[in-house]
Amino acid sequence: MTTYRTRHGGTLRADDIGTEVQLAGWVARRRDHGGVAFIDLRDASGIVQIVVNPDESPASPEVLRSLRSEFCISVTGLVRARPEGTNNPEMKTGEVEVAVGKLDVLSPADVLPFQLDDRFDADESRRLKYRYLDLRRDRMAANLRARSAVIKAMRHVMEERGFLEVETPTLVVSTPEGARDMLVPSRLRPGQFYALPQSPQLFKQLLMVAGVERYYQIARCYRDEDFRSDRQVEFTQLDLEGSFWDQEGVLDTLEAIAAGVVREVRGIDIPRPIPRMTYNEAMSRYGTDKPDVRFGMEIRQLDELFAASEFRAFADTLAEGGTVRGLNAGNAGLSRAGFDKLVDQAKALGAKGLFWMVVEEDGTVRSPVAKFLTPDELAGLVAAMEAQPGDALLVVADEFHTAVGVLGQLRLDLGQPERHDDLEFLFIVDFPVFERAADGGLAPAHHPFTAPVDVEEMRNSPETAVSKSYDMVLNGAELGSGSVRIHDPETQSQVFEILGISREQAEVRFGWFMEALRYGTPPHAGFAIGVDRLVSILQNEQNIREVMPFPKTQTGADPLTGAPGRVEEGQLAELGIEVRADVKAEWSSSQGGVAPPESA
RNA sequence: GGGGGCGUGGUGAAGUCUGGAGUUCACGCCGGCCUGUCAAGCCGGAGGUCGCGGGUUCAAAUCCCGUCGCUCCCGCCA
Repeated sequence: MTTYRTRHGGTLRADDIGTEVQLAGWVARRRDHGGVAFIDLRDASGIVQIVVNPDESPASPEVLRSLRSEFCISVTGLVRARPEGTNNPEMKTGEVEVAVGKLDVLSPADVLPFQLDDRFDADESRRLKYRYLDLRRDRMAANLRARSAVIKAMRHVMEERGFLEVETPTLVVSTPEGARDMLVPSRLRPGQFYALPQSPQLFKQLLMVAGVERYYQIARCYRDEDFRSDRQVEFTQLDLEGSFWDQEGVLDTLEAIAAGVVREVRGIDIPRPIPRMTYNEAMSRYGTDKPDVRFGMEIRQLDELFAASEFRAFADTLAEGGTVRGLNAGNAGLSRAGFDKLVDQAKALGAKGLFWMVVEEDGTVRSPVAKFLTPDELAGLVAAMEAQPGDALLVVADEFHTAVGVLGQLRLDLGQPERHDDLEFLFIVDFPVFERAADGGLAPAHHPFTAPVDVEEMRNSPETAVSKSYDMVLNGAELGSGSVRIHDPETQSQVFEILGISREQAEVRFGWFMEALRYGTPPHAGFAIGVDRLVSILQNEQNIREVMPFPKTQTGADPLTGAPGRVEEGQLAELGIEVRADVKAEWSSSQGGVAPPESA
């Protein structure tokens, strides 16, 4: 057996002085003084300085001179204290160095396509094309380690609480609900398709029927929708489900997970219990169901203040059942043009308009609409908004969801901290069962297997009925959601009915699942946490690609491997699939993926 | 499907608004000097058809049109 090393260089400390060690790693930096030369040797544990001194080292000057960035080398030498005054307190290994006796090049490296330097980023598609180099950078290596630490902490809590890790299939049946499915053609059944799972939802519920009682899985999920900085087609969730517990049981477990993960990655304890807020309260105070509570700037309700107002914009809105809401943007230092921009933005977000006011030093209010409001109304507004001189007030009169939604967005634009080490976990509870879809019909707020708090309420007033569902929010990002599930077939049928899915349709799509519910299904509930989002927030990364080892670009491509690519005609024929002529025509003019090599 | 931003030696940027010689800065690369540096330093050098195509112009990195790629956002994400 070949021994490449006896120690990891990054772990060497003053205690190790006097030991002979063998190290292996990469040349992170070389400082050649003509005589003595220093090499920063990097391995997975960190960096240690090695010294090549011609007076004491048999290492060949030719070998030394040939060394370039990122050569993979092995060295043998003595750990010793650095000479007086040359310690480097910036480095964990800064008190020691390794005096090289023997130095071997295990593997040379070409000149790099970009510099592995955390001070600035290369173009991202270049980084992705050479991801194996990008991942050598401290920042990326730290992200990989953090990701591993997060999953380790999750597993620890799950195992401690008696959860059983079960793998569910990744080739499943397509259900035309929710997001687009990623499809996989079947060779044995030409013309038919598997789907990659959007989540293990129905399988984990079947595991409850199967008597597993406590299930978890680090599950890869797929949703074929457009990319965002926090969304990839392929992503990872901690998926969990349990029987004979309720919302409290789930939230208690989630809190333990959050605490365990933060402890493992950040080394700190989060405040417990994690605060809770109802969906309605979140919408009213922050205009979103995933509020960032690291800062205030809450939305205020001004209906009573303007109940008798003669200002048409307010009076008409209130008469139509709308609402007047205000936001104190603080001393934003906005110019007239700046306010005009906010007005345009509010309109783009769907509001009929946006009224702005600035509180002057003497307490009076400067605003294009000040003349339409009475002195009492203006004074009341300043009081209600707790405004100080210099503060900018933004007011929207509109239908509830529009009013709070627009102000909620402006709140984020004007107040959101850019980088912030604080971690503000929050549970949002009491989501509605349904919400209005774009087409005017009702859609499940979570998914159609979520239990309503009250079946009668759901039937009588589906628009306002509350469900037993909950989200976990961290710093304004939705980390995941879950619910108590429906465990009796009758309630499940009623939900489908309200959603406009007939018994026949439900039977075709979910009959296999509905049937399972008829065999003594225990009450059960669960959750799924987005691992990528959690890690990116913990690591202060703005984009989940930074915490995924091999992510795709926004157009779904992998610059490294060339995926997605075309396949040979023969492969398609076996699958009973043909690429349309108009699509083939596009191949010559643009992307069209990587073509397969010509087969003989 | 829609809106915004970006594309300049190997890398990152400035130059583009207001057209006038491929100009500049930092890093890297190559060569030389240098025995205590740690983003080593000093000296010298090479390297770019300004993403691609078309147009306007005496003249285009710069203005116009198209196209490709990357990115952020809206839609979408049960």
